Amino acid sequence: MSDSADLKKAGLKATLPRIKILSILEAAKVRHMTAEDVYKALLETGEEVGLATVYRVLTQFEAAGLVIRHNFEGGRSVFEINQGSHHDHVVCVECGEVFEFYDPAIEERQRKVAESLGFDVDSHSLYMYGMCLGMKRHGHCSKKDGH
Amino acid sequence: MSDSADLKKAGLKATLPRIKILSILEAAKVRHMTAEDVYKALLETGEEVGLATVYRVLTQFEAAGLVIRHNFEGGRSVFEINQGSHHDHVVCVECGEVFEFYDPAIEERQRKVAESLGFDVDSHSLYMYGMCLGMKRHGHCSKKDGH
DNA sequence: GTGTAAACTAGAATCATTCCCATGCAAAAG
DNA sequence: CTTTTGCATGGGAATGATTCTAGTTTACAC
Repeated sequence: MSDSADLKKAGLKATLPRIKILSILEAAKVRHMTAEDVYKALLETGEEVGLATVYRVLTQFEAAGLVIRHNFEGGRSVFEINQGSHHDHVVCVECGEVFEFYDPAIEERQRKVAESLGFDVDSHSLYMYGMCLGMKRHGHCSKKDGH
Repeated sequence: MSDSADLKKAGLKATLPRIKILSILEAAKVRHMTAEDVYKALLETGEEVGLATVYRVLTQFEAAGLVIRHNFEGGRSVFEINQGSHHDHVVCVECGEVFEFYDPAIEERQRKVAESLGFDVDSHSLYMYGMCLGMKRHGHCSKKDGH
């Protein structure tokens, strides 16, 4: 399978936990998952994987560029598969839904600001928090239930 | 003093811990402080304030709009006095220095994106992480020592 | 001044995450 | 295809940040 090859390409041994975690992230209906979410998904598939391993592997995946870690409000990290295309995030604080967007003008202005400061940017993140349309209109989200 | 008045205006009793914490945040040479930083600064002034109180008060200040909480990389919250003027942040991962900037074009594009999604934005944050000029040039930051 | 609700302190508890180390397993070598 | 070798894993303990709890103190209205 290709997950195994992807891991090797990233310089990581193709172990069972890593393959499983990668496939869960790829197949996830909800793209943005906490370590706990991934752990629960593993348990549901009947895998015997420790929570410590999930954290360790997600951190390795982040270092290898396979996943992106986000520090949203709330103090826990969420992860999403890195599909190569950078995008920013809009988070509904009511239902937890995460919307993605990309705005070339914003990216360009950010680049200019960093340049003017003589700053080498490794990564950047733009998050907007608020209430989504579904919550405003119907008191529940159009895509999923409130947490 | 005006700190006491500011607190009452925000609907908070003017207690000693609150007054002290507010004045520390206002007088801070380094604008962005963790709860631990604030706690240590209190101890240095000889105040007997519990760490739990610092966390509670900072959260109340955030709810009252007196301070802004940031969730930078690293998992701990940092706080800064809310001086009314929104700005975004550039964080040097080498020396910890935080630079602030404001770009009206970015703000406008964000507003448009939210509008197109029908999203009511409560707050938004834009962080860039990387290496500052001082670290690149001299191996140390121009403004302060590495952490 | 006095009463009362709100706020405080210290320490225990909780939550997310990481560490530790004996055992397991993937990839390289034979 | 077996052995070797070392990185990876699992589970529980440890850590660090933050929050809760209980009993005590304090700000402020009357």
